[in-house]
Amino acid sequence: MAARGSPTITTIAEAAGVSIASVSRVLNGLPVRAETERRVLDAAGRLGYVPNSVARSLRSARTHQIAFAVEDIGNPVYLAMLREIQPLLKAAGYRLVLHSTGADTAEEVEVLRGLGQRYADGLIIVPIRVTDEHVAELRAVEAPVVVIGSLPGDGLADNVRTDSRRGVDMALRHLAELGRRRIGFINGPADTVPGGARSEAFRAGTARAGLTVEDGALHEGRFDRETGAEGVRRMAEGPAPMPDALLCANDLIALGALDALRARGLDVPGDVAVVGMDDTDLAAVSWPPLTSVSLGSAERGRHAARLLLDRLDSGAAPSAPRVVTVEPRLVVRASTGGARVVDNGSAAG
Amino acid sequence: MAARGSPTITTIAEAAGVSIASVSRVLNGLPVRAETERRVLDAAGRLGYVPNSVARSLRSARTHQIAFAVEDIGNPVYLAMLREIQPLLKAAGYRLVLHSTGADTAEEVEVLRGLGQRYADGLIIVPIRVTDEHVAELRAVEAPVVVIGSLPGDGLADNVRTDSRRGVDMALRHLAELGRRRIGFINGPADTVPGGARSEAFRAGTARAGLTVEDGALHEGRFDRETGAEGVRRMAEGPAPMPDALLCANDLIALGALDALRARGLDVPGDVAVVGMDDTDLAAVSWPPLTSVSLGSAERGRHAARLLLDRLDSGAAPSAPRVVTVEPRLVVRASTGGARVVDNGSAAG
DNA sequence: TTGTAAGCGTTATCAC
DNA sequence: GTGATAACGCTTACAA
Repeated sequence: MAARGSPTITTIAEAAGVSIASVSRVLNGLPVRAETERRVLDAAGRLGYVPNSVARSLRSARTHQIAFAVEDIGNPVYLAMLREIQPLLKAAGYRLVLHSTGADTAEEVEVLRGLGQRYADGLIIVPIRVTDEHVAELRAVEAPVVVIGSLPGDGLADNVRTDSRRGVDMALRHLAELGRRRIGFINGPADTVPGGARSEAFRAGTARAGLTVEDGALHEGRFDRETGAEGVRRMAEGPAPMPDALLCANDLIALGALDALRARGLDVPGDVAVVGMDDTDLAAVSWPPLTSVSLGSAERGRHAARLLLDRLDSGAAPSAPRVVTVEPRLVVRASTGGARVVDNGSAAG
Repeated sequence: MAARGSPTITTIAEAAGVSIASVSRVLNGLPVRAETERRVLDAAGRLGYVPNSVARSLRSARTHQIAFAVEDIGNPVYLAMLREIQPLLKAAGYRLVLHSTGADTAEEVEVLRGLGQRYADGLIIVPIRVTDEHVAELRAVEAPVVVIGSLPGDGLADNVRTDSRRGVDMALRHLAELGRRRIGFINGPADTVPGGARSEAFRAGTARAGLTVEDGALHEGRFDRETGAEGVRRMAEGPAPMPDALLCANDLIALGALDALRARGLDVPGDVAVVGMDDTDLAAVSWPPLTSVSLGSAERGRHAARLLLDRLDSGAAPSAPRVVTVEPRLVVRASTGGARVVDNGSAAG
């Protein structure tokens, strides 16, 4: 009869009539006598031995797990990152531990702190806000961390960012070229990292391009569809004339705006041109297909995974934190009536 | 100066001038003298002690991790499940380890086998196929497993399923009621669990409803958009008349079909009514909005998480495997021109 | 080549 | 109430 519970190297050793050290050697491909190897493999096979990864981890101080933390895995942007990250980690022999923290900043900090429990060898995190607490934890944490999104100051951690200001500029330039002059902006929370950057870029970019922004043409909410619909309602019902173009801080907001515009009988892009951001899968599916500023989510995910794996492999050589920047691209679709498919910003002014 | 590496209970014990047993007691809320508690907490706080979860796991044989395995986390159906499962696990104190196995059946079996390494306390898996190997592993595995999707025979594992045959029937009945008679069907791989069930249900359902299925009105591919577009192309270019209604085995296929129909100048639902399956977020976003058979993905995820947590909590009382069945619902949108929003099948025949 | 034994960081069982 | 100590399953000196 098999012993209670799963077999361990001790069980195998007894069954094979050798010591646990020999079992371990065979299992790890170290040199042993052929006869020993045969007996161990035989016993292991017969008893269905599987090494215990927890014990291995305790010994080696390596869990072969990497954590990935985002605000909401339902958001297509984060999903796009995950889809790139997951296969890269798997190929490198790591499992992926997924954290979906929710809007609460404290939970993000908690994830950072939780790394101290050593359940993972490293972390890729996309913080929605970066508070002093984030910074403090980032300094304290021992395991390698890659942050996706802008980080204050340098040298805090490996960092993958995108130039969302430039992305906003590309969108505004595109709209201006189409002859649009009265631009509206629907944003997510301005006190978040992406919300703040987009808000600031919108202000600067419209001024620079000589575009008009009416008082009522700014709306701030969350990064979801309801906010897009609500923003359009407010603008349509306000005293100012309806904008002839709408920049939305992400694709979800833009989809909500499209719905609300359709509900009011406004034509897109005839009456109002609409631009989203992130260029998620939804942009191609929506009607009309959505012009969107790609911030390279997939690419950022890929870079993040590479940076982290690199650090884990390179024998903890503690080199200086690295920063990778991904260029935004404008993907033009029917919601602005444009014909070009891609503007990578390299065309002459 | 702090010692090298993170502090352990040994470090704390030395700093506090007590034994490691006392440190452990304080940390676990066991009765100790007030003075001892103070000294330990003080030292722990000062040195930034964080318990090592790996060591804890080795001792307790509990990892507080649960694995979730699907074919492709990019598929909105699996994402919908994940979005329900993740918060439930988190609330119960478990981390989520995500596996995206890809189309390869062997990888699914590998995940099952990998559980033997004890890196997780349980597993929720959505197999795309169920081979003899799956069955064998399911029998052998010691940790609790919940399978989402139909399972051959009973008692193999806790199981959450849906009656996709009934779902197909509801869609066919809907189309028949709308006066459609020539029905086309675009399926994913028929040798998969969902593909097989849908194929069989389509055959039976059309016969029962007296609907016509032309030879060229069946297309089999993958569960993706390209397959939907390809299916429409084939049907349009074949000798048989174009179907006046199309059942697609999932929403992605349906979206591809919509694209291809539009490209050929065919009106939906005027010329061809289209029904998808899974009722993912995409169905509401597409144009026209897509009528779809909801198979309760979110609900299935929730049930699966509950079943598993239940088993983990109930002190390993090895009760008989349980089966939960989720009822399909037809969600009618513009792609079939219908007006009803939901048909839960309870209406009189 | 092989076995003995120490140690990874905990928890829990003993005596005291 | 507290401290020494064994044990969880594994890898790896060190001896033989």
